[in-house]
Parts: sequence; C-alpha cells; structure tokens
Amino acid sequence: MNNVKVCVAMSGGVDSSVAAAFLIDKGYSVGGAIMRLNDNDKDIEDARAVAEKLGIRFDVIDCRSEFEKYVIDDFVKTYIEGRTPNPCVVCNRKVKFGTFMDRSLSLGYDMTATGHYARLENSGGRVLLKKALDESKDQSYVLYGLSQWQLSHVIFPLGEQNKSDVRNAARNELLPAADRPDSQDICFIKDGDHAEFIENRTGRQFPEGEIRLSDGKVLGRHKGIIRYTVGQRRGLGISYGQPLFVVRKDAAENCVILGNQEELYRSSLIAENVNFIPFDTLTSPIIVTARTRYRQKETKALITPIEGGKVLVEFDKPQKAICAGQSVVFYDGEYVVGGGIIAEDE
RNA sequence: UGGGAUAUAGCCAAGCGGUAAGGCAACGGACUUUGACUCCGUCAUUCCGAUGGUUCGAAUCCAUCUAUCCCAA
Repeated sequence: MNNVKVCVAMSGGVDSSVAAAFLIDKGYSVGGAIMRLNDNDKDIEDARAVAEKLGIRFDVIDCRSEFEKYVIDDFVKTYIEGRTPNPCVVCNRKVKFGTFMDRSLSLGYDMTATGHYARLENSGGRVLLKKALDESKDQSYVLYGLSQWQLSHVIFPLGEQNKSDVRNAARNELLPAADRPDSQDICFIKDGDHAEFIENRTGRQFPEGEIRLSDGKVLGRHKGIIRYTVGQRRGLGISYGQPLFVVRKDAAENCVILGNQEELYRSSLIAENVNFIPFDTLTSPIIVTARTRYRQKETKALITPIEGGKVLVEFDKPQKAICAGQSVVFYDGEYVVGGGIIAEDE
C-alpha cells in the first residue's frame, strides 16, 4: 500500500484502462481523468464506463482551447509551410503532459499516469526515459520532448508489459475496452483526409501546381502541396517506368519535386526545438543513435550543438526520406537522450 | 495521299504459330497513437487497332481497312 494519488489519463482504450487497473493492484490511490479535445462525447463515455467498472473517480478535463492552440494550429501551420508535422509529439509535450497534467495535479493528485509503452528510471537526480521492454510497442519516440518536471510526475505502468498481456489483462478485468482496436491515425481527423481538414479550418484552397522531376522536367500536376510529403510514393499518379518518390516540396513555387529512391538519402540534418533528457543542454558533440521517424531502426550519428540552440545531426549512413517537420530522436542504447524537430536536411 | 515504320491493359513493354511476362500507375489489405515508407494481394478468360483469310491451333503468317509517326514531296 502507498498513499500516492495517481491520476490516470484515460482514453477509453485498452492501454490506459489496463494502466489504471495495474496501479490499483499495486495499491496506489487511483483516479482517472480524460482530456476533452473536441466536442465528441463518445470516447469520454467509453472512459467513464471503464472508470465505473474500476470503481474510481473520474473527471473530464477540458483541454480544447490548448489543443487547438498548440496542436492543431501548429499542425496546420507546418503543413502550409510545406513541412510534415507530427502532432502527437506536440500534443504530448504541450497538452497531455502539459495542460492536462497540470490540471490533474491541481485536482489533488501527486502523479499522472498514461498508457504509454515506455519506462522511466531515476538516476543521479534526474529522471531518465527508456524504451519499453517490448520494443515492438515502444512509444518513447513521441515522448522525447518531456521536461524533467514532467517526467518526475509521470508513471508509465505498461512500460514492462507486452501488448498481448495487456489485452489479456483487460479481458480478465472485464474492462469494456478489451477489444477496442488500437488507436491510429490523427485523432482529430476522422476520415483521414488531413488536407480537407486544413482547407476547412483555414478556409483556404491550396491550388494545383506542377509535379516536376528533379531535373526540372514537368510530369504532371499535383492537387495541392499540402497533400504530399517527402518520401511519399503512392498517390502521385505518375507512371514513369520506375517508382518515383517526393524528394522535395517547394512551397514558394508551389511545386512537388519527384525523384528516384536514391535521391531520397541524406546524411545530415539540422534539428530545432531540441530537448534533452539526461542533461539540460548539449554543450559538445556526442555520439548517439538516432531515428528520424517513429518505429524506425536507429542509426549511429554525431550530434553537435550549433547556433540558435539547434543541433547538427550527422549520420553514419545516409538516411532515407528525412522529412522536415518530423522529429529526430536520439538514443543511447535503451535510453532516450533527447530529440528535436527536423528543420532541414543537408 | 510517293516511300518507310508502328499499332498488346491507364502508361511503358515482353511475346517471333501452341493458347497474353514484367515495370509504373491504380485499387484492397497488413503494419502504425503523425505524415510517409515497407510488405502482401488484385488488376487483358466478348482476348492483343478493325475486318477477313491460311492453320488442328494465330497477338504472332497473309490481305484489306483504320490510326499514328518518320522520310520525301
């Protein structure tokens, strides 16, 4: 038994539900709360049902304005600039472990727990972030942006678990969420059409433009630059004898540039909005392993601090389809060293 | 309207008398708390521009027509 009061961030899904159940079993004083991010009540009612089943307190914390301000506006802005955002990274840093956590703590809780697959370790006065034991479910990539204060108020009950164990636990506990499918896609875009979402939100239309080959030859027309992302192959509608990929987007010229697979490789990039976990600031170059997208195998890289608080990342082996707006995350073995948002490739 | 060439799925293309390769695109699925990538599957059974003919059998040979391209006028 302990008297630590933990607020579990409930989503109505399997992971957060089982996380709550685990903490109850461990003797924590557990309550639940859900972020209200939109006007849809479905998830809220699902989460409430889980909380009732578990017999715990349940609160709804309204995060709509912060979610719009930090996540959706950034998402839209980044796309308009011709880059490809990762809203989950921003949401975790600003909303889930920001607004939501602050408000849950102000309800009287000591800690916040989530259903993320990742681990924490106290060491030398800092809280370190580690990959999940089950690397196939590891979600440390989307958590690199958390501050020490945030990490020191977080519990990840599922960090040592396998997904199948979690599902079985949900069934054993007869949790309503047991067979709910894993979440995927952008939570605030229902039909998967992010371009339509951006057009509706901004009231703007993003005009057609040229699709060019990297040598300048015009191959066809695109349907609005926000519909494409670097590395994309499908949906281009261009038949060329070999597969073509988006190698670059030119927002100023409103054109999409295509090339073959080889043209997708870059050996370095510059990251901004960087955050580090084991230390506050990168003062000298260090060797890490790095990934430039979620669920990618890491590659050895040298990271060097440069002006403006940015970091130069130089890879051992060229990386495919480095995409501005996505996050690069640094690791040291199973520890997350930090990460940042890709500003440009070189 | 002299000569030559080519006509195979949305695009490129193999096939050279024995019953339609492959690539690209597209579509479907898997994977995935972002966008992508990747992987798996589907995609010419009134048929190989059209119509006739030769043959046991033709996209493959022959004839005619049509279309397109090139050269020459």
